Amino acid sequence: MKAAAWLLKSEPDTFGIDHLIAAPQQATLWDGVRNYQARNYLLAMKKGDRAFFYHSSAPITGIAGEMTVIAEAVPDPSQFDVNSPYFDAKSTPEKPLWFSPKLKFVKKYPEVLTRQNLAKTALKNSLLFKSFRLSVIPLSVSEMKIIDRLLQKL
DNA sequence: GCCAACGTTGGC
DNA sequence: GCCAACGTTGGC
Repeated sequence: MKAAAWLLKSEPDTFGIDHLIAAPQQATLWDGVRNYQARNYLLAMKKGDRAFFYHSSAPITGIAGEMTVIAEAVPDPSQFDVNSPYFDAKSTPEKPLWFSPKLKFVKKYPEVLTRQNLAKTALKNSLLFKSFRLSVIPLSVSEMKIIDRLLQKL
């Protein structure tokens, strides 16, 4: 399946949509992902792809806004940084294990499209709910349309 | 803070 | 290669 859009999770205490807005050029490398399935999805992201910014482990969980992919994945620098919590001794610059695309802020929604609202739709059968620990999730065209419809009602 | 889901590690 | 133990994620 070719993803119509992506959903990227982050904890707002660590890096939320407001951090992205405050970042230089309102852009960031999406670093720190240390799960192979998620890694493979990060590698599949293409320039121009749409990505929803999902807040996890927060008082209000759900989609807070959206981003666009501005650069395809490069080796995640944090895997080589011994001082980083994301350091991985098994990875080398010659054979990096982890990769990060670059994302740019597009918009923040007037309110968070909550997980409860998402759960009321056919998204209940999407990876967001079926594989809820996965932090990078591909969305099909129909899943993206459901989200767009919910956004119009915000 | 609790706990279910589930990915990873390591012994055999 | 199997599987138990363990660690992490993330909703509530």
